[in-house]
Amino acid sequence: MSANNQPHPGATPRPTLADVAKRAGVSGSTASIAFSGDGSISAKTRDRVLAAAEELNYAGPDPRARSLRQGRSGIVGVILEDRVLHSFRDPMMIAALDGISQQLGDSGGMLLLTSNGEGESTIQTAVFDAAIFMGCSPHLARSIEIMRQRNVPMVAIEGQAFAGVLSVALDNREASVTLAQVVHDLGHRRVATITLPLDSLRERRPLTDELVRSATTATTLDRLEGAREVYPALTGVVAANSSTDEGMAAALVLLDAAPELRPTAIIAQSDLLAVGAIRAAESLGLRVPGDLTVVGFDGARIEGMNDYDLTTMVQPAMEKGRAAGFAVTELLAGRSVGDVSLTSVLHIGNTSGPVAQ
Amino acid sequence: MSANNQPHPGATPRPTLADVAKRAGVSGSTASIAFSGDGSISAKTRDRVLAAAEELNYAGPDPRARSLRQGRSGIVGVILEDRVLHSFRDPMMIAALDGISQQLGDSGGMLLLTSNGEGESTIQTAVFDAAIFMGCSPHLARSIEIMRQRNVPMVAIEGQAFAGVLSVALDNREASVTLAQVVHDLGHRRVATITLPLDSLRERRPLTDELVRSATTATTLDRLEGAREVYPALTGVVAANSSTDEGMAAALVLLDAAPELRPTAIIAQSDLLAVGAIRAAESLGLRVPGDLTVVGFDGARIEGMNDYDLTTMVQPAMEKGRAAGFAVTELLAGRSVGDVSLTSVLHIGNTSGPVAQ
DNA sequence: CTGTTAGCGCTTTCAG
DNA sequence: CTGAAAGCGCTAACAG
Repeated sequence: MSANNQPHPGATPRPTLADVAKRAGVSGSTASIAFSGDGSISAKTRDRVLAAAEELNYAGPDPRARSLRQGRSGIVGVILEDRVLHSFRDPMMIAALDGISQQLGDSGGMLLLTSNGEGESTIQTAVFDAAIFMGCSPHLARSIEIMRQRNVPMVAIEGQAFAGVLSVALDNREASVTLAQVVHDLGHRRVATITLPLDSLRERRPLTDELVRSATTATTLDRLEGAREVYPALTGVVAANSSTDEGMAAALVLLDAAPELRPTAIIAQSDLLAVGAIRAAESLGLRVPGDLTVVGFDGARIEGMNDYDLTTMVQPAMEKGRAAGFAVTELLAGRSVGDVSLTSVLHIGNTSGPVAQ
Repeated sequence: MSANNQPHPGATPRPTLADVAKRAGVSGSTASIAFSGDGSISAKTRDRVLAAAEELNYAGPDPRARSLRQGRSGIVGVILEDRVLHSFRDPMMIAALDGISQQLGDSGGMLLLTSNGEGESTIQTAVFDAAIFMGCSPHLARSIEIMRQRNVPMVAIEGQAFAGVLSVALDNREASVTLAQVVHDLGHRRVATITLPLDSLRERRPLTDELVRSATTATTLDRLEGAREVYPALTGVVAANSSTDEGMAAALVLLDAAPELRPTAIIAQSDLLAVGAIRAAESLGLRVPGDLTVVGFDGARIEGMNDYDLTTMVQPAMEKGRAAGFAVTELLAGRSVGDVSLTSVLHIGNTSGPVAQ
């Protein structure tokens, strides 16, 4: 017999449904129905069962046993590729998580799992019925393979396309073309970009072709490719993360040049980075948009922008989460769902203007 | 026999460990050891088992079955009293969540559960081994009772004291006394406060004794009581949530008075609220701290404060999470842990100054 | 409306 | 080092 089947050592043995049934003088199945409510039962019998439960201090059916028996746990795994803190500092990520949680409602919880992309991860041993990847990279191929074998429905938000993983995508490429075109139409020709990280290394570096070739983050690449459709030779700096501090540091590098060589516009891949770039410009005595045009991406409403209204592409971040949550629910119900593609909207603010003569 | 024990309808039947064992020509227990690694097994046998698994496309032991058998799932439930979005917008909450996740490491995931405080919640049916409450109110009494019956270790971060729930507390009261004393020492006598919500209603209202009596949020009360130790008659506005928008709206109400009646200082219960109050002052043409002293609470580093450096109590937010994560780990290991009490540190910035003559 | 029966898939003694 | 047996606690047929 098992010596210790308690959640932690030192616990006293808990009564089981069978104990309750015995005490109430009914069968196990009847007792089960008294708790679950599906199946018919007379009010009197149910009350008797519940009373017996009360007397024994029975806490209700054990979720673990129930989940084995039913084959479902009600848990949706949400796989983040980064430390929780970084993910949580990204407003788009938060909005998406909220969207997921709205859609799942009270019918289940979100199990947050992080993946460092290395070795055996909890992803392979954790209890959940479906998975949502947020910005997943090729590192996860092994985990995805395992979930596929387990028939766990998977949805990826803005990730690499994987076979068998439903995709909730954003028009990163097209939106970036639109935005770059706006900059181009304003006459800017010396333009630089600040991109999101290209891989899991997370350090600030000049943007090189080599880095691009070894990149693992789809969103970054898509946005870059879009901008390069308008500015084929576009170069700049890869940020270590999406924050104003990084944006500022990166922009300081880009703006450290003689006026006639300095970029007249910066295309930042996120609004946080863009705000940092504006700060950098201010600190150098440059005016936005007079001396420097700055555009972002996301449509995050950032505190403390004062009179700046960022020119950016507004992405439906919460909608991404809702779509993923909905898809997962449908897949779990055995219904089929198609890939989702979401569209960003151009917002012209006051941080972009014609190139100075 | 059970008709459908798949995570979702339409799934094909998965091989089980027993199938793998049979194919490898070993017993179930041996196959189990091949995967779990505990127990001794010859390399040759293990390879044979793994090969058989490969051939059958076996994904590894089913987490649900394993969790029933072992009595543990590796999941820690994190119970938020609010919508995920609201929780995630609170920088202190995010820091605490990150602290938890750091401490848990890869050994398990965080299952985020929200409670509206009503009826049967997922909390009672979800699979997890231990629970961490973040800012829990009396609403959760029933769920707590059930977890107690299940012998689920519980830790509350800044919540009401519940029997059997380990407490990770902050010195909200004492810290508030300190801060109020600073304001008092600067000579301020007409002082108002902007508090965090007092209950789950979440609407902006004047602070009344009646509201205080029916309050359910411990943190808010503690901070208020601390301030009232210095300003016994302190009154003001209850914010609907902790955000700069709310802080601004609340402050506009407080500052809408003739100069000789208007408060000369505002004690905000969070930094976000304080920043909002500063914005309100600016919008009314009042200078901070010349015309109005504003103090906050938290030590959140808020973007866009420009030259303001908020006078506040800096709380160890990430540490709260780490302490809770550590406690939970210890409790699950059967070791005993005591309550934790954390201390905030006064930070004098430039938003507080002597009362105008 | 209630009881009987048969496992869910796994791990863990305990013998060999 | 390996195998046999015994459940973890519950729920879903199915029969009465």
